[in-house]
Amino acid sequence: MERQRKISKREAIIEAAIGLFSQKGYHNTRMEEIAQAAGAGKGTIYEYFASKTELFSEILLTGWRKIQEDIPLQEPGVTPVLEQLHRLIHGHLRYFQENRQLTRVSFCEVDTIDQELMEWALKVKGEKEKQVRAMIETGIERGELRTDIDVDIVSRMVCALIPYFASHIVMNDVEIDTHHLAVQISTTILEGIKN
Amino acid sequence: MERQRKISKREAIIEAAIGLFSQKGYHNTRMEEIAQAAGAGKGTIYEYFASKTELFSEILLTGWRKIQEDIPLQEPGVTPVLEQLHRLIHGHLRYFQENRQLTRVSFCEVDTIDQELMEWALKVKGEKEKQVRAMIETGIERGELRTDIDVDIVSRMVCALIPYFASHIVMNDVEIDTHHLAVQISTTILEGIKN
Amino acid sequence: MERQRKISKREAIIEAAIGLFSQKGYHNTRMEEIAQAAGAGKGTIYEYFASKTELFSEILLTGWRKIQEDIPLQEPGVTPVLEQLHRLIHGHLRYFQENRQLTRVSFCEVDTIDQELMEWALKVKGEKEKQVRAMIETGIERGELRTDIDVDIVSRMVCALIPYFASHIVMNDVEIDTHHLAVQISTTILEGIKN
Amino acid sequence: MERQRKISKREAIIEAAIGLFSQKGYHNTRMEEIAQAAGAGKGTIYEYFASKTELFSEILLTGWRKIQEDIPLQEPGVTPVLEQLHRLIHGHLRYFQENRQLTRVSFCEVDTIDQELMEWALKVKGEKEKQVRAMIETGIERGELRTDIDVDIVSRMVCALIPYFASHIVMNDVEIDTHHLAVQISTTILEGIKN
DNA sequence: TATGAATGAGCATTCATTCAT
DNA sequence: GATGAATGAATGCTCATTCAT
Repeated sequence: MERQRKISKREAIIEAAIGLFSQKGYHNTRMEEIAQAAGAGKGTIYEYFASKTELFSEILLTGWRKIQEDIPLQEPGVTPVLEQLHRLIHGHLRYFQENRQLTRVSFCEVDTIDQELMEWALKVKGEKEKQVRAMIETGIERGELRTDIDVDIVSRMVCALIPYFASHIVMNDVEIDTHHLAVQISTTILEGIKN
Repeated sequence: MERQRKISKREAIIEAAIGLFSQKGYHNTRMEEIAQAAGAGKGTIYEYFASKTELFSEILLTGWRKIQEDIPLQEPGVTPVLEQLHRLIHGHLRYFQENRQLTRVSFCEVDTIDQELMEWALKVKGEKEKQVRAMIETGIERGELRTDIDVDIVSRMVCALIPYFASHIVMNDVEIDTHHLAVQISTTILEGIKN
Repeated sequence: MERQRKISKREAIIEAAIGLFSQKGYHNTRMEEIAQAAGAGKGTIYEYFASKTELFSEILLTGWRKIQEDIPLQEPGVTPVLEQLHRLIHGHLRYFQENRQLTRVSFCEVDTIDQELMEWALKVKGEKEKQVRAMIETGIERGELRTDIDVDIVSRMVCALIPYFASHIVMNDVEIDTHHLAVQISTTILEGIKN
Repeated sequence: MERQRKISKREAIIEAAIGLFSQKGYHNTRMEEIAQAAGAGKGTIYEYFASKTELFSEILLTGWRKIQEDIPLQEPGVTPVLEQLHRLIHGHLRYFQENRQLTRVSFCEVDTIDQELMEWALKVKGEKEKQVRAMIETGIERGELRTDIDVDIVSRMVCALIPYFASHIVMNDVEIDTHHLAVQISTTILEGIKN
């Protein structure tokens, strides 16, 4: 067997699950379908995952970890806020565009599968917001941003835009210039649109 | 029997369904529970709704119609864009806050219940975006907004913010000053945050 | 209201029930359909019939009574057996052809609706057989028929032919010359087919 | 475990279904009862049969196939018609008597379960009639039978007698000498009953 | 007498999960 | 580890029947 072909059963199952969950949703995907798509037996899934819910959670967690790895935090000391904001937005959009299926899975249903999962999702969202808030606050401290803005609201605004545009990309299955989009968004927030 | 107490069975079922769907999600709510909560028999639901899916659709459609009625379009001729933007955002946020459960139902799961429903939701979203874009374009024509902005992206930005903050309100079950929030959001977009 | 138009509700229900039972079978016909077809309310049926089963029984009983009335017994003294046999067969076939729907209802499902009904049907069948047996026996006594025949089996043979051809008529919805058919059948039994 | 005892789950389900359908009829038999009687879980039935209807169809088809195998066609060249007729009738009666339950299932309800099934039953009946007609025609050609008989009607008469007597056997649950009965029937048809 | 809104027992079917091989 | 036959709890939906009007 060649290197590339050698995928662990576990990997295969996760891949299959992402594909099917993304396409048909959690509740419309049967464990048997996942097993088939993964070229495994139905029982094999349970060798690696305790339940359907856990398989789903595992996928979300993995996805989230990959985001953390792929989008490195800026060293806040040097980079100007505009640049930081741009990188944050661009990093996320690119990641989501490159992981369409996983993104689709993550954006839907998280709330309805499991109470625990929902709380976890809220926590993740909260952390992102904290990260952005820190960025904004630094900007204010360094005099790059106005002092009269509502930090809380502005941070959330930034956080609102990323999933919305990401959702647009993956749901309508379009391919866009994420760099350009990120520039437009960050500039607009910074500069406003008033004449 | 008093006037107010006299609720049609159909109303009662819808109310019960909204409450349960909102609390436990579509898939975790059994028809029997809805019937019980509505003080009706299981079969009675099927007197009014052909299926669980249709009951869900009916709820979403009703909610959407109410939004259309509650948030009147501005007469674009007179009102300045800042004011229009504020009214749009405020109207939605207030509606969502006042219809928490319905909102919660509408924001989750729409995508996973039914293909048809999903397409309908995308259409509704598209219409909202069109409405906002028209508003922005008018602002540019009237010289209230800069001419170098990307109308498409800016409109979407506005559309992104409303559900995000609405979602925050209903998911965390907090009570906020929607007027203040709307002012902050619209001002920020208009003015930017750059010093 | 004209005479002919004035049909009692009860009649209307029975007519509707015969039509639907005949077309779709007992189990596939809903009480509501019958009510609609009869131009009555669902509850009205229960004014006249205690249950679906009883409505069905009533129909069968009525049909059976009509057969008894329509096909008068022969005065055994005079008529030759060939003639008697012919009249019996012809009478039944004509009746069944003229009451296609009722016949269709009677021939199917009687067995599966109700234990009681099934036993009743067996009794009716037994009576017919007895009647035919008496006819055959008279024929033997009068020297019209051979003495070495098995009266029991021959009677049953006659009884077998009537419903089979009747069933053919109503199931395939064809119109046939019942007189000719009856002649053929009775002659064949009498004469045999051997060269 | 002994050989004989080792019955596949599928066999067990079919056996159980035949027994129950035969006893209580299709509509009065619940899938759960079949499962219990087969010593299987409710879901197991669906491993082998897509639906209740299909389980029923499968049973009928199997029964029909077994008849075809058990009652070999005569080589028309040699055997005299009387013998052929006798063998045909006897073969069927014996088969039906030996498969009482299956016969009971086959004779009732076929018409009311399913449109498709009903058409199939009509087709099967038609084929039998064709087979008998060929037999009669051969008899005429060979000079064994009279030339003035109505082939069509005579064939149908033969076909009418088999299920009638079979039905008598299985419905009243009696044990008879099928050989004797077949002799009587075929002789009667051949010879007639006239003195 | 006539009605039809309301009911709930009853049932076919699904699918996550188990476990013997 | 890997498998898939077997399972049965869970649930959407039907429809005969009731009863207040």
